[in-house]
Amino acid sequence: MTPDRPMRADARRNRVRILDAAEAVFTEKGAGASTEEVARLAGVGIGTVFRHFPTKEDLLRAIVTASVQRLAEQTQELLATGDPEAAFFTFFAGMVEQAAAKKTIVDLLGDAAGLSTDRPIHAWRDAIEALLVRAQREGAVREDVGAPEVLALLLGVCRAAVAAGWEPGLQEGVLRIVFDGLRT
Amino acid sequence: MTPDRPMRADARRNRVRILDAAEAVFTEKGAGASTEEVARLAGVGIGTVFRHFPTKEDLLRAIVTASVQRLAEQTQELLATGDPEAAFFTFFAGMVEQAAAKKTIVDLLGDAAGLSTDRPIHAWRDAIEALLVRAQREGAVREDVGAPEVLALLLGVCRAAVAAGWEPGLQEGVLRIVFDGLRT
Amino acid sequence: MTPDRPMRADARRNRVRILDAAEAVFTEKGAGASTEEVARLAGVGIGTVFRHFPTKEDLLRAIVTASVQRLAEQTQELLATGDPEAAFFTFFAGMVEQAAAKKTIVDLLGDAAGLSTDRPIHAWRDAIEALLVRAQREGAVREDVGAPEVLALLLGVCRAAVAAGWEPGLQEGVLRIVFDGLRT
Amino acid sequence: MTPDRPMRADARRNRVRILDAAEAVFTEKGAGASTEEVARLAGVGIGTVFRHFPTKEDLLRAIVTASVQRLAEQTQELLATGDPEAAFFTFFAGMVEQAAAKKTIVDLLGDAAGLSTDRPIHAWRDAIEALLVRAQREGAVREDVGAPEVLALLLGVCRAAVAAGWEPGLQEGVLRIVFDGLRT
DNA sequence: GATGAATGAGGATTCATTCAT
DNA sequence: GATGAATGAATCCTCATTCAT
Repeated sequence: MTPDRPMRADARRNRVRILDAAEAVFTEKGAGASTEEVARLAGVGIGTVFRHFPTKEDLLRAIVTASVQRLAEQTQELLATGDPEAAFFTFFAGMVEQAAAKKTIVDLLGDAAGLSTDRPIHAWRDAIEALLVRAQREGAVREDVGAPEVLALLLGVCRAAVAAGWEPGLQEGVLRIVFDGLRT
Repeated sequence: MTPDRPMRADARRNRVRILDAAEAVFTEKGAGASTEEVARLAGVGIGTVFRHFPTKEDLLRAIVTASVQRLAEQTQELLATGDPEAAFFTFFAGMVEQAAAKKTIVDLLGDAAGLSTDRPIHAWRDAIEALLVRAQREGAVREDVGAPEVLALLLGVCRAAVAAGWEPGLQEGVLRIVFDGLRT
Repeated sequence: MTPDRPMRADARRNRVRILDAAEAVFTEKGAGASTEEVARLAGVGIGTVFRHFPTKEDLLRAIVTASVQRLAEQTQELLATGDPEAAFFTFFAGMVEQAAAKKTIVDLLGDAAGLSTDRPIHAWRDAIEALLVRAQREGAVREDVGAPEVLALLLGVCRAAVAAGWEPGLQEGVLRIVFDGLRT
Repeated sequence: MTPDRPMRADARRNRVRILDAAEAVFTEKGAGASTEEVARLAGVGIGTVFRHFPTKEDLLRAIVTASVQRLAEQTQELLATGDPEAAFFTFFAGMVEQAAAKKTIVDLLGDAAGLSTDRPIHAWRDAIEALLVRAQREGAVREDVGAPEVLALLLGVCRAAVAAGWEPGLQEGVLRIVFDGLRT
């Protein structure tokens, strides 16, 4: 038995290609899209997809995890920024901005974000919390708000943005309300 | 030639049973649940379901429409209420309260609400707008907010509530923020 | 038990309407068309159709029989004609002419004509035979040809005409060949 | 990316088995027979049938194409024969001979032959035309006949043969007539 | 490890036929 | 007799998953 040999180079390459393809396919056609189509776009056999992700659900989870990882990184970068207030609100608006393009991710994220103890989700929530606390210390956000509220509000607005294909101006209007509610 | 006779008693009974079953099934298992299961729960043959709703999509649309109709009625009742401010915010909170139980409805609603020109959706939007205007006249809601913003916010928060199975207290926290944002 | 009471007036009227509708529907859409559509076109309930024709197959048989009856009558009329040669070849060409419009009938006829001992089929075959014999006596058709050959040839050419949607001139060309083959 | 590798051995084997089964089933029970029965007879899963022929119509088309291909080959072989007259009439009689066994093929052929620009149909028509021209040059077939007339006549007689389950001697009688019509 | 052929359960939909109204 | 609602077997087709090559 060869325990945990590091993945072969081509295998690692395939894994990435599959993940990219899956994100593209599921993002465009929803979670109902077929695994076969992912394989086709990735340029691998269907068998290879299932070797890497034994279940469709695993694959779905994996792209969410990857997405969250990127989100966590972006969010952490904002922490290095000088202006805590701008950082916090920019983060929120930026997320909503991206949301429209990523229906499926947002949907799945909603399912996962509440409970999941996955590593990347945690990292992301921590980053959000840090952003929030910093802004609160500055007096830019009211004190009686916690990370869960922010996350809930964020996902809510993202989902709404995703669903409706908002007419111009609507997004700004909604954010104005939410931001005023968040301010002191 | 048979002139538009009113629907036979048993047919009307079945129609209702199917609608009820469909709401139960799709609400619990999502829109992907099988039509056959709806038939089983309704206690009718699969053919009967398709006689009443020639397409699964028709069935889905029908339960959304029915839901919206109920919502519109509830909302209109609030218009008869004395206190415009309470009416508006009660409405909003009440919707979110109910949302958690109705995942699928909220999802489908999101798809429909933006564009649809269906009668019941319209009625509902009108009622919401009336509620809003009344509250604004009272000075309870800021002037630069329109029905679209309210609807978007409402659906967003509902969807978030639906997805996460919110821990206790979270819902209140989120609503406090949104409501403060909406106030003058 | 009331044996064979004559059919009620409305029942007889319905029977005819159903038969007409069935011919129209099956002729246009093929034998695969649904019985329900026949009922709709006839302006009666589906139950009424099945009361008159307990099986779809019965209905199909009935319209074939009716068609053949009309054919037999037409053919017999030609027998009253003065010119035996013209009568025979006119009959043949006329059948082929009509064929294109009646795909389904021709198809079903083909299945039935060979074996069936149904009354109307018999009548029709007898008329054809009479037409043939008369033409032979005149010396217009060769002697070594019998009714079965004529019928087979007739149905064959009809079916070919039905299937192909013949380009202009083709029908004449084919008939010229067949007729020359039939002549002395 | 997988470059057009030749079909795997087992896949090719199955494809043939499916085609054979389909020809058997559809020939016996008509085009309305179920795809599932084809799968059963072929000894493969229903999924395999649909993998090879994504649509029932594709499967039907495939067996027609295969049939026509065989016909084209047979017809071309006759072209290598010494005696043009015998070749032409043998071809015609042979086709009719085979027809009886292949109801469905002949039916579908009729639908296709007129218009289709499929490769194999074309090849077949060319071969027929060559046969015809050769026989005409010889003086064995009248000059005012073209390939379309021959094809129409051929399919017509085949269809008639198919439908009726001809009694002995009838086929010869019909062919005698047609052949005399075709001769100079 | 990679491949893609095979599998078969599952799902939407149709339609002949029955039977309560 | 007429009606049309109910029925459910049958059909086509999809897709996650397995496994021989």
